[in-house]
Amino acid sequence: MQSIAQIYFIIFTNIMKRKKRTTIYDIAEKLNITASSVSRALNDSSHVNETTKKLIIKTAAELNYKRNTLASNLRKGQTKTIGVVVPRINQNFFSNVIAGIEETTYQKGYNLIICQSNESHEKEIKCVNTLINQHVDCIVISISVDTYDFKHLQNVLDQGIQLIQFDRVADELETMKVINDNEQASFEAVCHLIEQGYKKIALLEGPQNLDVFRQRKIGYLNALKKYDMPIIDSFIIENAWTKELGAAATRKLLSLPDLPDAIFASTSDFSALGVLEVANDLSINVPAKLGICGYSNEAFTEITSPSITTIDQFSMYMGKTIANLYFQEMENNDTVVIPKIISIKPKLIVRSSTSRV
Amino acid sequence: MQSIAQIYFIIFTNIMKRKKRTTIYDIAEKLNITASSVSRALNDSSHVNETTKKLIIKTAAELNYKRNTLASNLRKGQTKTIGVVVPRINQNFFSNVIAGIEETTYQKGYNLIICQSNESHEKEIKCVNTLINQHVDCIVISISVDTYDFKHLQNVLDQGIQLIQFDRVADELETMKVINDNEQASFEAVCHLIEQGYKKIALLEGPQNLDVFRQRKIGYLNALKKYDMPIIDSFIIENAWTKELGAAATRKLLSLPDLPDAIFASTSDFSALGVLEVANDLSINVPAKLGICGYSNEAFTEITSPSITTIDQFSMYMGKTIANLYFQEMENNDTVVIPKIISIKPKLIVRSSTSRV
DNA sequence: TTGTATGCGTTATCAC
DNA sequence: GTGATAACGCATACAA
Repeated sequence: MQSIAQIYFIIFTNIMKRKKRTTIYDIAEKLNITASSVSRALNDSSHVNETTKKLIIKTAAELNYKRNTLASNLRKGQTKTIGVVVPRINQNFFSNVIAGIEETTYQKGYNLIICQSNESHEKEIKCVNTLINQHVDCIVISISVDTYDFKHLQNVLDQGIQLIQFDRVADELETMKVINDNEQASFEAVCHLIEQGYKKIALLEGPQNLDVFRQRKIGYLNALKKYDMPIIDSFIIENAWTKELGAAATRKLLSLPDLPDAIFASTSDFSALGVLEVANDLSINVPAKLGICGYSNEAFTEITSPSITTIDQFSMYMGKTIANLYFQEMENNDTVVIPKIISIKPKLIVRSSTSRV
Repeated sequence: MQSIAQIYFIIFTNIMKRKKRTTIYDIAEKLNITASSVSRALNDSSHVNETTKKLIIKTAAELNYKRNTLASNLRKGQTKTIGVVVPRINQNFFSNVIAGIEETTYQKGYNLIICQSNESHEKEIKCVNTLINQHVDCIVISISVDTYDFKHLQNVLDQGIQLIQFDRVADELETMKVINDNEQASFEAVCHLIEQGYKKIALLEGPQNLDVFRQRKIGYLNALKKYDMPIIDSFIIENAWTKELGAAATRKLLSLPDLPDAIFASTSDFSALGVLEVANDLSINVPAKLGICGYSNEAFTEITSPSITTIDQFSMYMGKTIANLYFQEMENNDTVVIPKIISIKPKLIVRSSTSRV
């Protein structure tokens, strides 16, 4: 990388000492009162004289006092912190979900600790353990493609920490879940293709160990069934979930003796983009000769030529829903917890790549 | 939103009790030793019998012990946590920088607390204060467009917390900085346009209170100067930093008596996209009649028609650089700190939208 | 309304 | 090598 990004250093000096922070004791000492009073005042307790309260707050500001959340949390046994584990922070869908979570939790004074599993089971376990150690009040997770057992998640529950799964979830775990109705969305997408007159619809499917991709396949199959269309095995391509794999799959499909006239890239819009690029390369008219439908409503689907039909997952909204689910759960907080599943119905966005009629 | 995303609930019940977590005392009690020995063993101290150490670690696992990081950090006065404040988590550039930071810090066993300022000065202050309260070891920040004073950042330094600014930085603060050489990149972009034969180059500029945008403007002006080209005021459009504003600016420019033949959207690729869409709408040939150059190398710039010339900022790499800067700083950790500035040179990526020759 | 005393869970510093 | 003890900074039950 050094060679790509040229780096140069400008060095100047500055003296900085590790200051000892002011504590409530410092404030107490200065005002000749006890730390408990200071603590009470700073927590806006009603059991403290209004005048001294104001004085305390004033002095705290003067001394540049900052509460030590560590100590406070340790004492209270609650951190007001939510841990989030996603496969990749910088994937549009996930960063939007995070933004949604952040927006809601921020208003309630909660913090977020964010980890990425990099689609690795091992790292996911480490992330989860770190969050447990950090005493987060809740862990929000979308499991990695590589995750095949869920001991680490069971562990979260065992520790008495709230657990919310979203998007990619482990069905067998009885936790709160916020998911997309992938099956229905997929079903509608394929129905749309059929209604546009496409007769031979291929499917690019994702890793089938993830339920989201299994559901999308089911939706596809159901749609074919509804319209009495045959299931052609050679039209179903496995693990085509990147742009490159989508492109490769497309070349394969277009070299079949019996060509498909539409491709549903159920894995992602990136995959759909791969399809489109191959089609454009081969001068295959989209949507006339080939219909293309993606998944996720990535920003770019709107601006390709032709624009790509896709499915919006309301990612931001999903994040807000997750946060609200947690807070709602907290409100009726007994020793008994009632897990809930919220399914958000994605929306088919019809664009040029499938508009023949 | 409720009407957009259809929601339904599936409810089932489950009993979950707030478990008391096992502590080192529980382990000590079980093994008839003291907590100090347990602590030592768990921290892999050499001053503990190898046999009992193994036994302790084994029982810890059996009892499903998880270290309470809060207590540990409180005692140690160090959290191994880095706070990150960005204007928007779900903006490509920032989420990539975060991913880069995460990758490096993770390897060192550090955690990240991520906040977004939503481009608001007020929220930025709150974020920074929260991070101070959390006793993070370092704060990494890219300031919001709305931030006009830097007391909150000075405060960070006053608390003895490391501060690293990146991308959008407050120059006057003597902190570590990781920045892009915006001026140079901008200069090269405009030189490229000129070398492609464009004679009348307009500039879409960003909010001038942010140094990044000021520098990009300077680069633009320097390039014109180098080639003895006149500076035409009406060719410089303020605050055109979204797709919509870029489009509006373009319509304005294209209605001038004297038209520009190239537009440098120095603010962002989104702005450049706005330009392109207007050009396409008006059937203006790009690059023949109008050259377009954006900034940031967003993924979509590659797939528009024509593809958009832009500038890559090495965002991931920037994140890694930030993290490394911190660790390097920590290594020669005296009471004296030597702030450093690292400038990463962005790279011009020439694509179809400016390739006339 | 205020002060006293204690504990949250861990680690560091002493002794032994 | 191990144990006792204090301390990190704060919040709260209880006493006054």
